[in-house]
Amino acid sequence: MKKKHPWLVDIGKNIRAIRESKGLSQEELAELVEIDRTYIGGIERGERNVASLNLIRIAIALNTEVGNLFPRLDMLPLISRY
Amino acid sequence: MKKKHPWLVDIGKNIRAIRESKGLSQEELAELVEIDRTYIGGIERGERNVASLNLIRIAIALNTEVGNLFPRLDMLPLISRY
DNA sequence: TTGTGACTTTAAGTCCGTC
DNA sequence: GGACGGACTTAAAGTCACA
Repeated sequence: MKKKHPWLVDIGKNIRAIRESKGLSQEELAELVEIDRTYIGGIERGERNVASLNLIRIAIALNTEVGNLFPRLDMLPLISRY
Repeated sequence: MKKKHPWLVDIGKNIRAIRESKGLSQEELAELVEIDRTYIGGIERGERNVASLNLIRIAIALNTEVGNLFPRLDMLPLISRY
């Protein structure tokens, strides 16, 4: 099991929640976004530090604003800086 | 001059606009975020495909939601998929 | 104060598989 | 349907000298 940054875990939870709300499997999302299915899994588990372009593509596939994939500023533990 | 993806250019513009609205130089932002000045420059010029953690750190430094750094879904030319 | 090219190191992202 | 691992290729992270 890989190391997980709390912020990435948040992002992963958000993506998973939205994906499931759309009734999509990881594999189906992977196909929409044209990203490897194991990578989608890794993102949702908070193990991957996804780059902007892929985040945007995921947001498009999920038909949601990119901002919805991120935790709100108030929710971030500012003490744990990176 | 490096190749620039339109979406990254949008992100760069947003970051630059917010940074300047705060009266910060690239160097000052770089120090806040603890990222190299030239890397910040590259992001603002749309030459870097920044990953989530750095985006969040930049958003924190600029005291703005991460979503504000991204273009809105409606603004994305959906035809040019990646 | 910022842009840019060249560069090394690290991690993103793919593809195979098993449980 | 999803978690997870290994091995791999590509791209991002990160730094520097100089314009």
